[in-house]
This record gives sequence, C-alpha cells and structure tokens, in this order.
Amino acid sequence: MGAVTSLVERLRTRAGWRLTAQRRVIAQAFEGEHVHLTAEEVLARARRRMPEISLATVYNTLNELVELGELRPVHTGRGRPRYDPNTTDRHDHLVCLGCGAIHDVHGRGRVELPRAQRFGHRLVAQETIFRGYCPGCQAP
Amino acid sequence: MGAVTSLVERLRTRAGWRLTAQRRVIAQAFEGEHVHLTAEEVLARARRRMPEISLATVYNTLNELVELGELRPVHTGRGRPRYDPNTTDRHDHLVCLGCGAIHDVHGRGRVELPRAQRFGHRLVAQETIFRGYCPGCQAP
DNA sequence: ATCGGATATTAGAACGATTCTAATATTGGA
DNA sequence: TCCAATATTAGAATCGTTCTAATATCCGAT
Repeated sequence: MGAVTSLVERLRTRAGWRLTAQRRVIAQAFEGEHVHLTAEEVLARARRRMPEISLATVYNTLNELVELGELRPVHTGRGRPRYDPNTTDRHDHLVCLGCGAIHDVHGRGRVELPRAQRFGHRLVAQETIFRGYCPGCQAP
Repeated sequence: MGAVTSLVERLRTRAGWRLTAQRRVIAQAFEGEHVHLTAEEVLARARRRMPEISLATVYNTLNELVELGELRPVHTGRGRPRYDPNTTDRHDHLVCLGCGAIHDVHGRGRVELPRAQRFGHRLVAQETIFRGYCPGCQAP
C-alpha cells in the first residue's frame, strides 16, 4: 500500500467506488511527500486542475477517504484539521503553536496502554502530537 | 500545585488577576476528579450557581485559564474541545469514537522526540490520545 | 445504442461553535 | 469618592462544516 501503490491507483481499482474526475483531482492534491492539507488547501489544489469543482465535493470526498482509511485526520489543536495521506508508516506529528506548520516525526519508543487502563475499550488508533515553536516563531 | 492547592485558591492568590464572582463559579465547575468539560458544560455548571452568567464570559475565562496554564485543552477529534483541570499529573486520554466519552489513562512508556527529529522547535507539550469504542459502543 | 436506477456533484442555505463589538458594570487604588 | 483599568454582557458577526434538494453522470441491463 502507501508507498507501493499511489492513492489514485488504489482508488481506481477499488471495487464499488467510482473514481470520478472530481475525486481524481482531490486525490492528486495529496501527491508528494509529507503533505498535511486543510480542506481549503485541498480545494485550492484541486481547482488548479478543475476550476469548477465545489467545496461540498471536497468535504464529501475527504470524509469518504477517511472512512476508507486512505486519509488520516490530524487534529493539531492549532487551526483546522489537516489530512495526512500517509496512513501506513507509523509516525507522529510536530506542530508549531506559532504558525501552525506541521512535520512528520519519528518518536523514539511507544506508549502502551495496559489492559487495565483500557476501561473495556476496543482500541483502534493512537496518536502522539508534539507541540512547540519552530525556529521562526520563538515565542511567549 | 494541582492537587495541593485548589484551582479557586490558586486563582484567588494570583497577583494581577481579579477573581470575580463569574470567574469563581467557572473555576468551581472543575471541582472533582477526572473532569473533562466542553464550554457548554461549563456554562451549564456555572449557571447552577449563577444563572445570569453569559456564554461570552465562559469563553473568555476558559481561554485565559488555558493561557495561565490552569486548564489543558483536549482535542479529541470527536466533538468539541474539552478542558482538563489536571495540568500537573502527566497522563494521556482515551476517547470513545462512539459516544465521545473520555478517560484519563496512564500509558506505559513514553515517546521521546530525539533532537534530530525536532526540526529546531522548542517543545512545550506532548499529548497521546487513544481512540476506540467503549463497552457500550462496540461498533463498525 | 438506449434506458433507468443508483450514485455523484453542486450552489446555496442552514447550522453550530466561537469570537468580536461596543455599551455597561464593577473593581481596586489614589 | 473618584477614576482609570478591567470585566461582563447581549447580540451580531464570522468561520468551518454539513445539509438540502435539484441536476448531472455513470454503468449495467436490455
């Protein structure tokens, strides 16, 4: 998955799912490495290829791709949620509280949640976010 | 701090900060352990003691308390942000993707961010969130 | 090829959460 | 007691996202 096949390629061959022109340009917005886009940014990129695409379709498609496990929403706590197409390589995120910039990072070690601490939950995901100030935003 | 002195007590003695009646009832909303309230919930609790308090004041005060380091906002990715008065004991959060319930948890181990992975950032916080489905919400 | 039902797109309205505005009230110090 | 600084408030404004319902497109069956 992930690096092996491209997002567009995977969507193209997904049974029971139509890869329309709109969905294609939305998927293409995520090409390249280390992309973490807001809905608005996805719209802007999609419009470069298809100027008439609507914001509603962007939201619809983003929600579907999250549902399909192809995008991972990242709640930075600074501005709006961002969407990360890298759902296969385990990684964390580093967010600048000044400008909102976001980096993929590979933390050392892992937090485990012992059974006794799960309160009967079935775990499906875990996320670590680091916050700080980037070199350009040294601050309060 | 934290458990040693109560939030209201700390605010009462904070220089250059007026502990008004409104701010007091907002702080009192966080009494008790393991509380994670939305702004709306804070308003509801504050109104039990002061029915005429306004939502604007709740938002103003919550933002100030976060600024002062007395509340920690928790971005669960499910519903609105919650505010956690426990800013001193290191802990993580477990969120139910079904009903949005949230638990304090103590994960085992820790994620470290090596200097080489900090991209020059000065780190100020780190947060791990576990997501899953609680016993009442066994799901999709 | 054509039809028909299912699916997708769209503009714009609606919604919910939060912030802003600007007028009024309260505070604490001179 | 007076004054300036600070806090509160209702309601308007803003922002991001979802909803609505009308139109368009797709794909399989004929």
